[in-house]
Amino acid sequence: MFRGGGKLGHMTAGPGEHRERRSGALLEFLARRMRLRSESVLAPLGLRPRHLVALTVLREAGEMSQQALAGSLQLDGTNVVGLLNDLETADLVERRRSPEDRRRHVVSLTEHGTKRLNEAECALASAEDDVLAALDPVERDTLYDLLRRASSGGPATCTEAIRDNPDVLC
Amino acid sequence: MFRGGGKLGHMTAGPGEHRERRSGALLEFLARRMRLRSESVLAPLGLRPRHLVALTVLREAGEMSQQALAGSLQLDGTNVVGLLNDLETADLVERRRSPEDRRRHVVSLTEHGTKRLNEAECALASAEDDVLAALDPVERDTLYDLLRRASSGGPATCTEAIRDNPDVLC
DNA sequence: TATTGTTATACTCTATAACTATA
DNA sequence: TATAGTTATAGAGTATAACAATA
Repeated sequence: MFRGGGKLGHMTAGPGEHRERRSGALLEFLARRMRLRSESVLAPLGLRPRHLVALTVLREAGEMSQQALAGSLQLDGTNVVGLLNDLETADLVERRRSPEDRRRHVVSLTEHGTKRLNEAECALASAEDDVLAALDPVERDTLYDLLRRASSGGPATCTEAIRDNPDVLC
Repeated sequence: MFRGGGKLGHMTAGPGEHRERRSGALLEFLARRMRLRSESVLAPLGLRPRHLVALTVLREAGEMSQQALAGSLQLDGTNVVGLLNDLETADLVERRRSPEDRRRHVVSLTEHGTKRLNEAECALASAEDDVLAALDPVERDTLYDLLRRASSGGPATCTEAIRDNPDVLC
């Protein structure tokens, strides 16, 4: 599938051929493949792909409130509850009341969670090798860096912007 | 979120810091953001993100059977039926019986579908700008190329491999 | 008998609404 | 009154099973 476009040269579109270079569909396409592959690999560890996403966010961004986590994951707060219940039961994550505002729960990775996340990532190597088979190691590294940088900033700001000004198209 | 790792330099992991560079979680993370942004933009066009993925696959790989499409999308064949019903009703896609094997439906993009796909991709520009805000144009182009190349090959071969040899871990 | 596509149905994921406690 | 988190519940997404047509 998706033939053509070999190597990284930027294809010059033909005269009438209005070549769009939108990554959206490709992103979803690959993410789905990755998720399906990951599920079977992660199952023995008692984890699901979404757990790994949450753990990854917590490792990268550090501890945060459930609401902030929901914002980052672009997930409804109600679903975060169940997600964290799973992770807390497995002692991968810790919820503690914020001293400043006792309504809040501050969520953080436990030491065990950090270790487990690393193990899971190792286990996922084969799934990733499979999905990214067409890329060589250097390209995979480049992809990782791009994805990581694109993940910076996050929609937290965007979510806040909407709350302050609902007219904003976000 | 996801601080650090500025620019494309390959971070050298610290001594005890076993830095994994797995793209799986990031891929899902960004794909979800992209999907949520895309939904609102696509709604006026009567399309959903998954429709765009299917149309994109059909454009890149050309016409194929429903089964092949299901394999490429890593979607159950039953769901492809509904997906194609939507697209066919909107005259974006065409189903015709294969002359060689009358059990098969050959699915292909209509001219209208090709045009509509291009329009949709234009409409998605703002959503993509939003999600990939942290990347400059050159980096976005690189990302597009990497995603596109990674999408090559596809799991069609993999699916066939399973059918021929169920023991294969795919 | 096996395969392509379809329909009917059950299961999982995700979001909306009502509730508790803090502020 | 408003906000953080929780619970209960309904809607959408996805897969499994039985069926029709063709090979």
